[in-house]
Amino acid sequence: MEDVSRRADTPRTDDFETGLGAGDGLELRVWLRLLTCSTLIEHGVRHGLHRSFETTLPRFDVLAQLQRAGKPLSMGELSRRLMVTNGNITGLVDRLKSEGLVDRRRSDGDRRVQMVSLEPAGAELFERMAADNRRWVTEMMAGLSREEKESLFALLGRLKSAVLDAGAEDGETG
Amino acid sequence: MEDVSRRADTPRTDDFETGLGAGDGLELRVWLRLLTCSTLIEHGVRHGLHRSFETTLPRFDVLAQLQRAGKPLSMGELSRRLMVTNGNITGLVDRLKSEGLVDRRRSDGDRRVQMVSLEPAGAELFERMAADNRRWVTEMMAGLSREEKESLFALLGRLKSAVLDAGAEDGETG
DNA sequence: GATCGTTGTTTTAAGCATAAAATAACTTCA
DNA sequence: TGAAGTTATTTTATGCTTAAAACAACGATC
Repeated sequence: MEDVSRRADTPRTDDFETGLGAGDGLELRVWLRLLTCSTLIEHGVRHGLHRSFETTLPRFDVLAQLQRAGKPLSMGELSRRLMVTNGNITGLVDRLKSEGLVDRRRSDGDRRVQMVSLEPAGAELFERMAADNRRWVTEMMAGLSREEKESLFALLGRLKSAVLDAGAEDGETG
Repeated sequence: MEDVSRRADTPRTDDFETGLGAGDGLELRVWLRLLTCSTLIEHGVRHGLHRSFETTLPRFDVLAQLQRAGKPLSMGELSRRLMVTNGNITGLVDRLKSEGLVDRRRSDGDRRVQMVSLEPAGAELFERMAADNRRWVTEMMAGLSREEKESLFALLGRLKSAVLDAGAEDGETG
């Protein structure tokens, strides 16, 4: 009854390098492969969160940010850290608050600001989710050697810097 | 008037490695950095598609798959290639059809199947979008050397295989 | 040639996400 | 002090996404 192979709606994760052929630009090929990897891992994590905790990745991400910060964060700070638009955070925090996992209150100093903090129930739930999450991700990367993972980590750091630098040029002329 | 720095809703893209500290597992750190890179590039592409073509990334992806395939694809085939659920494709193709970019018709052989094909307008639009897309991605990766990009491409290939292998074990016991 | 299991697609309900406009509170500065 | 500009958040409209259930057509087997 829980047989995954029978669920017609689960997207198949075959070896499609979607969108273009071998003659295309190296950058595009890197990007598509990066996206494929990201999507595959994200599916794994989302699946696990759904099955084991009846929750979603965005909710988990909010709790993770609050736990990592170790202090209350404003709505805007959450939106920056999660790299999603502002309006998005409103609904997300609404739902988490209604589940008793976070609290939200106006800042004393600046009455525009809403500070979001982890409730004990949220912190406890997060610890359990984080442990499973780590296990899932570790299993998905089990086929890579330590050296490969370290190289990948370093190269992704380079890529991140490159993209941020490129964006700084034309975008934020500040 | 088009000043990006003034638009309050654009998510900031600062250097957050969201979610955990240096003492954490290497796999988790790889995953978070991978997700950051993927999100950053995706934002760039989505922004460009929105500004230059008033369209979205999922629509672009559908056209890309059809163009690459060089032949009509069924709804299910599209959902597998885009790695999204089946129901998703229905609305996406609805919208593309209403814009005159694709056509959809029942397969002759199997009356359950809907075949989606590129209309001339869709093919023409796609060519223009693809050219810009390549330029954006290339610019975002301009800070990386050819060797770095090639290494990254190779390591991402290894990662993809690893994740697919790991998924094949517990998931599809077929 | 009816029934059973399978496969392809759509529908449903809920949630996530964006961009843009609207609110509201803050700051500055004349 | 009060008008102008900035910043933080919410609202609005629309679109994307999922999981699960529903529907419809196929294939095989008896």
